[in-house]
Amino acid sequence: MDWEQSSLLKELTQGRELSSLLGKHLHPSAPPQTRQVLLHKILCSYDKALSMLNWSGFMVETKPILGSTSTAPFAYSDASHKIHSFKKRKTCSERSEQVRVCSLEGPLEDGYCWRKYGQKDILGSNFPRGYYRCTHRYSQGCLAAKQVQRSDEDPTIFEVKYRGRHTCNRASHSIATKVPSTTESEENVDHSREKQQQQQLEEKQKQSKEILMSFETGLKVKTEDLDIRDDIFPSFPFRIESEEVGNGLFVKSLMENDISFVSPAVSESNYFSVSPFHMGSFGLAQNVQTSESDLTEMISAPTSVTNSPIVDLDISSLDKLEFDPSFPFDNPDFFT
DNA sequence: CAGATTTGACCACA
DNA sequence: TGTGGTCAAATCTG
Repeated sequence: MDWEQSSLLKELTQGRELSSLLGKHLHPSAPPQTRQVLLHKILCSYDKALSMLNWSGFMVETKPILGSTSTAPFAYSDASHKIHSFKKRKTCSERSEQVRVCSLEGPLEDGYCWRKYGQKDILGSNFPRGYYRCTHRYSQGCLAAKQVQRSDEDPTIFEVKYRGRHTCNRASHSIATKVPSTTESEENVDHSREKQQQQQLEEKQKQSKEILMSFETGLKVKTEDLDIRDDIFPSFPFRIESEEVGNGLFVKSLMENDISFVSPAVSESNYFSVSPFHMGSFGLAQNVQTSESDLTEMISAPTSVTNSPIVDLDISSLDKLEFDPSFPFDNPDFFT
């Protein structure tokens, strides 16, 4: 099991356990703070898990460019190549991926750290093309790179061409998330600190909500070919499929099940999460168009990659609570 | 001050 | 020779 998969499993398991704990705390005599903490932690866990599933930031569609002749492939395939073949352009066609991402805020973060190494005015294009490579190209030998160019037709659309696999450990460049201790005893919990965390939590939830609102109004996704390859999301173990619902619209199947969608925000240092009860309107707000009837995948950034506004809480005080496997997860009122 | 970005130059390919 | 991809010094930024 790779790193992402184990992390995903961990978050989902934790979310389920916490949900069960919350179920126990729904009793009127239970302290409301505990319920809030539990609820938040549940949401955090699912946000993290889903963010691992939704990697690319916004709902982006990829367009495989196999043997493309419209754009030159990247110049070299590894760091040592330049020693022997400086600035050489490869002639053989290599697979690349193209996504068209629409954002009013500029190119989107996709969960990886990119470093811009060049920009070029392209003949016939109104906007220059930016060249990015993985920040960890030399530190970890990650060969992933991408080209970003604003669309002439619709300047709000960024055409992103990916190339190469990410071999870097994305967790290595994230701010370390505090792993809640599960062995700390309840007696050691500082209640004033708990209260402070509660305030911080509320503030950050509010911020996330505000970001979400702006996101919902500003996002538009244009879809072409719907086929994401492992080149872009090499270790993503699942495939989330969409289905056509008419008018050329694709709607993510999992939306029907109140699956939340986690997306990196427009800045590098933040992303926000969409809670399950936001998902319905969020999904419907998507202007998802497609010219092909292929399957859609939606990937977003893993939680551990970016500086999440989600607060990591200490659940040590919850350890003694029982786990109730029969807790009604599917109750919509549960999250409200 | 380290890391990221900008930008002109260099290079290979068509 | 024009174009696109990359390098690397200069500059910017936190």
